[in-house]
Amino acid sequence: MKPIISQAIIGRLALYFRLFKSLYEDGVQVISSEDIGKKLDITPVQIRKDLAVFGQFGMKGVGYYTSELVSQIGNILGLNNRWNMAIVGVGHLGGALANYKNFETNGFKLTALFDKDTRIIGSYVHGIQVSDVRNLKSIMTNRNIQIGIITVPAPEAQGVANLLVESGVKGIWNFAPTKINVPSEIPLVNEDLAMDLSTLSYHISRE
Amino acid sequence: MKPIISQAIIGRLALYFRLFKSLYEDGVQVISSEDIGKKLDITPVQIRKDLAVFGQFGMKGVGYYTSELVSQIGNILGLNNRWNMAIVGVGHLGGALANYKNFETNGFKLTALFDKDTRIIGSYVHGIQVSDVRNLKSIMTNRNIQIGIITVPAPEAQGVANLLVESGVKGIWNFAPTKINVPSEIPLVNEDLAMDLSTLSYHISRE
DNA sequence: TAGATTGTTAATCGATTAACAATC
DNA sequence: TAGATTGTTAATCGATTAACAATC
Repeated sequence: MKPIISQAIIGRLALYFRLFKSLYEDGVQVISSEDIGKKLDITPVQIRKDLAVFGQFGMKGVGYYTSELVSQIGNILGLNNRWNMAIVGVGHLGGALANYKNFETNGFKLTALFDKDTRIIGSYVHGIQVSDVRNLKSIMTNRNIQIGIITVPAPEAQGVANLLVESGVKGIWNFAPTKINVPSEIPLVNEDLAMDLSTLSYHISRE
Repeated sequence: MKPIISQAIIGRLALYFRLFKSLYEDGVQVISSEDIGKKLDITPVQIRKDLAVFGQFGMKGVGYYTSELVSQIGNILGLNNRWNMAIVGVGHLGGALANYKNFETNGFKLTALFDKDTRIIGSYVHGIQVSDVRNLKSIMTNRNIQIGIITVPAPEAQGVANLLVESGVKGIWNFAPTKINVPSEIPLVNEDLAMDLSTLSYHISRE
């Protein structure tokens, strides 16, 4: 019996993990669902239910041990692995992500950068040399890269996705503002900044 | 009777709008919910239901006129307004967003940049001079800025949010990986890249 | 033991889907 | 008119919340 875990739960699990890790690092050893809820604006029942999906991590009458949570939830989210990532499209956004320190702290290691612009190829960003996208497949394999990040313009996104899939990528993080199709066994997470900004615009207009 | 529109509907509405706009610009005059669905991977019923929440935009037996949709949905989302935006925190991510062209095409105009680092203050990014965050309130008012974008490190995010609220900001787009509290009448959209990357990690680990 | 807090079963709520009448 | 497609009411599905037993 393998229950299908909703996207909503997984998103919250990532929030829990970040909190647990910071609590653990601050020396907090135990925390109740009540207190987690206060910090994250999530109801305690929701938190207990979410955590109970994956096991019995708590102690009745006591709460949750942060050390236990960090290791267990970290395992569930795969954050105790080390993932190698490549960014395809070293424009402003790609370049920014390349320099974004936060990823490294969670086991995500940027290992390659690709572009098709000969003016960019060969230059260094965040200590990594930009490669020609035509060499993507061999480099992805050689460097054992599991995650591909798409930061090319929308019209080129599907082509890049196809290339990544051919290279055996394990997962894709897409920043291009367009729908891309990949085989169902390849996880795909879309980061649609324009869409999110539009929802903000909607709410402001309603005030 | 003012129905509460779910976040899910608004997000899809933004996706519809982007499609309708591009169809309209390509000279497509009419489209059915069936065809919209194929392009966006959303069921036709869902699309009709979403659109019907805001009015009767379609023609039975015919479909939807793209020109009608662009103007109507654009109005609903507030994308026919012009919004002035400010970025607080001109690090890698803030700098990248400052250079991100996509926003400008939808009426979002970057009008100010703020930082607290004296080495950055005074420099130009995307043609805009970086101001001292201490002058935030007066500049926000003078330049009539409605949207504040937070791209400072997590520990500073709440302070920046408070500053923005005091300055009379109409909406906040938060990229700091932390929960921030603002008065309920100020719309807040969170962009949590680390969380989304964790969900990708989860799915890859499961394969 | 009494108090606190988890984990789970049942109830509710909200969102999606199915069915179909309306009508271009 | 017949075919196509919308808009809406009813049914289903899934996620959240409430209630409470279990137990540290």
